[in-house]
Amino acid sequence: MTGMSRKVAAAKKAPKKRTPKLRKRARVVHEEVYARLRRAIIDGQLEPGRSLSVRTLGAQFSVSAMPAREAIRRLAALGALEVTPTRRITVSRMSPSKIEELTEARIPLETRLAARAFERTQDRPKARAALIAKLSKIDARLDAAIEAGDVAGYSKANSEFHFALYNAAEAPVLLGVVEGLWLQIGPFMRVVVTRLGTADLVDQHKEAIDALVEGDAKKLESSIRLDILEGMKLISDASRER
Amino acid sequence: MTGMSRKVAAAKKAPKKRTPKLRKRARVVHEEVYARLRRAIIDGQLEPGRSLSVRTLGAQFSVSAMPAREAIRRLAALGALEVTPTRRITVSRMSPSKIEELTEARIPLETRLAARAFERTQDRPKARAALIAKLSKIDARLDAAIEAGDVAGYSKANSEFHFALYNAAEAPVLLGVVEGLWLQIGPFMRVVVTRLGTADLVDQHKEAIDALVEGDAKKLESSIRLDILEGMKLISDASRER
DNA sequence: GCAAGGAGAATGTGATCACAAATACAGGGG
DNA sequence: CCCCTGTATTTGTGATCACATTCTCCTTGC
Repeated sequence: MTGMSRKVAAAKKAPKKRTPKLRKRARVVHEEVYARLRRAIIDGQLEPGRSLSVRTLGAQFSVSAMPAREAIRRLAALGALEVTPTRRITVSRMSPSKIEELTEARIPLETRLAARAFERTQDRPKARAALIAKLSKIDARLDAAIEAGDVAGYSKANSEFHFALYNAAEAPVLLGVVEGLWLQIGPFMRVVVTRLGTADLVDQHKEAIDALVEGDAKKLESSIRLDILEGMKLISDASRER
Repeated sequence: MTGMSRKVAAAKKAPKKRTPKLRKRARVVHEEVYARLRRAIIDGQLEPGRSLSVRTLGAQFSVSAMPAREAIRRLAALGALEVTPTRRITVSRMSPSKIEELTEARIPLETRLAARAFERTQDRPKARAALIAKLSKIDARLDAAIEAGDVAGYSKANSEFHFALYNAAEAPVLLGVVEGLWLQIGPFMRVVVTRLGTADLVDQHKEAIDALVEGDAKKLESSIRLDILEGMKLISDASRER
């Protein structure tokens, strides 16, 4: 990223076109930083325990420490980042009990989101078909990543698959809670996949797609449940044998 | 609050007693602001839709805008505060769909916390007794608040009851998620109770205490489930008949 | 060799300023 | 009475500085 400075942009001194219809929303720097950092965490690009600093993070985005502070504060509030007793900021570490709790939270919440996505598209064949198409497309990328041993690609496609499904649930509150859970899990998926490679990964998503095609709500829920259980078990095993 | 300024405190120029054992953790101003604002929201002291500003909030705590910014950012990340498209900050408003989603999230999460609290104290009679005693004490305050028509006292005792139980679950991750949900609900409990008064409130907590005394895990879970359902129904009714 | 200590760098935090955008409010025209 | 308009105020945001604390290393003493 090169130069997000407001002053520089303002210095162009354009005739100030109003474009009152086109203005979606002025992009705010600290949201940009937040979005990128968040994506990096969910995709597992930051290893657990790594330390961050507001100045360093800001420098990476060519901005001052302020936007970095706000982004870090938000992620810390969501449990993705941890503040040590001495106020240093690190990517959260995992523990067996945390794995257990996250699993207990994910199962009811994510199966519910899956069920809602099912219900929402039940009497709308076009929406259902569009969802299936989108999921299939992502699943293809997921297979390709497993085949190629592409760790980063796998993590990314995996999260995209789940959230493509959950987005169809049209439940922003539930979605927000689940995103918070994924923010806490992200760094460990990376550790797991990096350690095990993609060879041993089983693709649980085909059954979910089948369930949508067949119109089988129970099958959809159980496939999601199984996917969560297996994924969390991988994390548990990987952190146990450390 | 009078004067949390660091400079003022530092200007005293005390001989800097180390007290290396006693130093728990230096209280940080923005955490103090966060804790108070959060408490105010959970207890329902802020009505939905009310707008906040960093400068005003800071002034209320006799600090600069910075700690207020950070506290607001944290609460906004948790969904307790809302950022309008024009970046103004307000206490989140409720909607029927939000009520539905929050109920769907609360039921599995909070019954799970209750079940864990039960399990954790199952083979520890002293801990079980201590929990029962604490809950009974809070419940007495809750009854008194209902009797006296004390709206604020009711809200406070109600949240204290639930979290006293959930704290016994020793599940910090689940607890954090549930606290996030309560932060989104708080402002509406206040609206409900203010509108209906405390007369119509039914105390569902006695059955939960009984279940703990009797060692009946199923009864405990179902009493919590019922309490959530009734509470959320109140919110739903109150916001419908607006 | 290794623990203790101290100098220097790095870090979180709070305060303050500048700026653009949004809001509130006044007055005037229909 | 309502709507518009221009002005003044408020507000979020980003940058920068100061300060105390913490961290990092490297030296020193035993």
